[in-house]
Amino acid sequence: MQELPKLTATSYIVLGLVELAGEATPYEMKQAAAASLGNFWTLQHAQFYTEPQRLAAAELLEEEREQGGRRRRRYRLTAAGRSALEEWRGEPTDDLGELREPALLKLFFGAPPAPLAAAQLRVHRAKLAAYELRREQLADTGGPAGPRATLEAGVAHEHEWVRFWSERA
Amino acid sequence: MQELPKLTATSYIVLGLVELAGEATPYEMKQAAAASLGNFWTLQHAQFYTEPQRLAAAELLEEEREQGGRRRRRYRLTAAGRSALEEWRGEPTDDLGELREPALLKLFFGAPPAPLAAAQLRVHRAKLAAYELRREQLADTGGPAGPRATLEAGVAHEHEWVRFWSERA
DNA sequence: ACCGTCATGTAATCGGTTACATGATTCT
DNA sequence: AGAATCATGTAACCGATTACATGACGGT
Repeated sequence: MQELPKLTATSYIVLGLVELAGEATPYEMKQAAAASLGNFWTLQHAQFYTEPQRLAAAELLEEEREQGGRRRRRYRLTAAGRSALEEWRGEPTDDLGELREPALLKLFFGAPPAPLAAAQLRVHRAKLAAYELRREQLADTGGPAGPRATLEAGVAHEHEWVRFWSERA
Repeated sequence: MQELPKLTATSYIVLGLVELAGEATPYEMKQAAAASLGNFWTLQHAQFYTEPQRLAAAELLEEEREQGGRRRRRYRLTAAGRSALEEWRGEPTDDLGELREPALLKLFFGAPPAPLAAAQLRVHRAKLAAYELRREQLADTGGPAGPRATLEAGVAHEHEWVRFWSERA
């Protein structure tokens, strides 16, 4: 096995997406991510090109390059890649994320609440609506449990934001 | 006025902290941040050394260096710095943050929910307790409104996490 | 055949993280 | 006086964002 250059969240996102798809090009990863993962954790599109290369160098992915045409790079999990992913997934974490809301930062430093609240209510209401629509579409049983659970988290927190900013409007 | 090298959230945090304190050394900024800002947006300590230098180069802060002893650098807002901060603060944002919870990422990719929930419940309950303690201390009227409001947001979202993970334990 | 948009990729820059290093202070 | 911890700072590395650039395809 090769050197393991510390795996980041980005690494596991790529590994996870490749596992879901069986095999994927960077562009396909980007498309897949946009759907549901993108609701709570987004990556720059360039990272779907650079990160798989790092993972391939570490032999967690294998890369196959198309001959002719676009010469796309297509990635697949190696055995080492699969077990790295499984190990990560099996190990619970007590890491806490951070809120890191730009609007909250402004509020903290004394921005007038009302105009902020107006802007934030607009976008959070829109996002909440989109989530709820999506939840209906999944109709409570569609698809794997993971994405459905994260969608629930998204709905709950958006509700919370709407409540929070409503009180300040 | 100098070139403005695009200001980031980090920049405004530094500017905001300096404004609150009147003047501050990097170390003092770090201390001040830990208190309440740190609950939803943390910086690496080295950034309190590098970021002020960038801001000083852009003439948004002025730097004064102690003679003798530790030769601390002490920063103060310039007029340009103050107005940059005020402009940022006055402009509402419709940016949305992301959840970016590591635990949510694992859940998304199919981690078994129960052990994750156990670990997350522990830490989120602890954080919630700390927030509520702090809220009592502030006793509803202490200090400026901004930090109090963000504390409310923190409490609400921690409640939400506790609920979320409780359902999966 | 042309134009616009989607698809695909690389290169340069820059902010952030990690690692290192030394000076003060306090405690025993 | 020595050890431990807190305070203070710099340097190197690396991941992430931004900018740039071109290829393919669908429609008119």
